[in-house]
Amino acid sequence: MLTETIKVACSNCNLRELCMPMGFDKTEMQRLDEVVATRVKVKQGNNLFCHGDPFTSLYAIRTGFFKTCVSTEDGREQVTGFQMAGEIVGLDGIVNDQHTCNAVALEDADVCVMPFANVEDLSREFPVLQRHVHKLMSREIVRENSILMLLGNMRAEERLAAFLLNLVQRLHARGFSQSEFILRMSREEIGSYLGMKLETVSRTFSKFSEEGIIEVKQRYVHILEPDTLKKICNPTTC
Amino acid sequence: MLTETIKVACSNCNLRELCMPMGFDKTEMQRLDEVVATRVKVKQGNNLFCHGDPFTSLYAIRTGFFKTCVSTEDGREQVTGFQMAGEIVGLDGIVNDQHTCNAVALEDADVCVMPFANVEDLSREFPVLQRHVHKLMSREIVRENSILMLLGNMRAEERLAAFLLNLVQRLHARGFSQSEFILRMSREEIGSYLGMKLETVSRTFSKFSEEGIIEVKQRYVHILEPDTLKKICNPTTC
DNA sequence: TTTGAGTTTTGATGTAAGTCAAATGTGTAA
DNA sequence: TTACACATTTGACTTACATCAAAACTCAAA
Repeated sequence: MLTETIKVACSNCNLRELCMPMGFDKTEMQRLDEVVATRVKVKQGNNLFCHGDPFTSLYAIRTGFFKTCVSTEDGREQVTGFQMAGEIVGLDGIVNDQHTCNAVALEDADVCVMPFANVEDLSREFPVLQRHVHKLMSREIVRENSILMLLGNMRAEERLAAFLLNLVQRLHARGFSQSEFILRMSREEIGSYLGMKLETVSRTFSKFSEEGIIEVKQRYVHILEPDTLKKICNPTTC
Repeated sequence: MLTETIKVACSNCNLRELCMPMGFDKTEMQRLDEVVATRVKVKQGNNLFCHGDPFTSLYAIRTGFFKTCVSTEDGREQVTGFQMAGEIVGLDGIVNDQHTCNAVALEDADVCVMPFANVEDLSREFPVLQRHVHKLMSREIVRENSILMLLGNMRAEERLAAFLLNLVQRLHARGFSQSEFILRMSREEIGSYLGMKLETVSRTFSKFSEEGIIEVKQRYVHILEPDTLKKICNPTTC
């Protein structure tokens, strides 16, 4: 994990509106630049942090793609999320001053390190930042609620449809296509996230493909009928 | 939902150490009493808040027992948590200024209403409170991570064993027996939380009972062999 | 104390997804 | 280019849990 000096301040960063609260003037924005202490590069396959590491900072992803996962003593792994540019990881560490999950780079990544002490200090000074941090954490709680619904109540096809729609929606918000993308994770990682085996993920992809809903070739995915995917998620609504 | 004037301030409340940060002197503690605006009583079966309600406050449970649940458009319900005295509900509402789940009283309850504006104002003034709020939210994220593991990777027996151990541990922390208790929720609600059907919950209870691990009679549960339950959760560790 | 609605238990049967296994495809290092 | 490790797909078979159904239990209202 390489540390480098800051080249791009938050105030100049094109991901600003994803990571940071809006509505500051120029001088306030420059104060907020202090929240980021350093930037680090994480190579594909390496950990940004691991279960048990002391918690010091939150991390804003500038480029790259991560998974977070927890595991049991007997080695079973559960992917708890996939994070992309503009998203924040590390919130799990606050409660016990150590991380309870691993954050693994699924492609070479570039991450802004925000020492949590800085976050808290600046939050007291800027109510808008304080509110922003609270929303960030609340968003994660709500996201996990919806994954609980997925795992507790939905069938394999519904899970995968919801997953694909969520992914493409987030990519689209970052300026990418709303129909085509390259998966950054394996079938096994998707399966872990969605509570199903990799074979079932693969079969469900094939089924969607046979039905003409999507086109899949390994990790390339093209969504041909987004509305059909939405119907699969919400059987009655549509 | 009846509102009443405050009778017990946080500074005098015996749940203080569950809800509130510690280490304040008397005058600081009295300032912190301001965080609670009112108290409300919620009758069994009634909602403290519902999906879609505008978010104004967090709620600290003084007495009683709640479930929180989300639901799909086609009526499937997922219980996302059970909350007891000293625990906080409402964090889901922060991100979009409205609640995304229902909080339902499973027995008559008494709740402290903490307008979120008060929480934020006092957090800026008292770093210890600020840190406390952050930990609260982080704890919820970590809790949900462990439920994801439960739903994604564990079998019915493991889920129920983990559930019972968690429940008894929290009750014990509140001064109740570490072996006997009365369930406040139905088999169906347990099943919804654990991603299984009520019949499977009932069968698993019966199995544990036949094996002499627990004694069950309807909602009464007596844990006879806590270590066996722990083994069921962590197949290799024990 | 009877009635009836709701909850829990238990049994018989069905099925979605898991498991095991083999074939195919892909990327990389020699 | 070949060789090898790894990811993905597909098929055949198994299983844990769901579903359907009925009986037993609990509690509150009449």
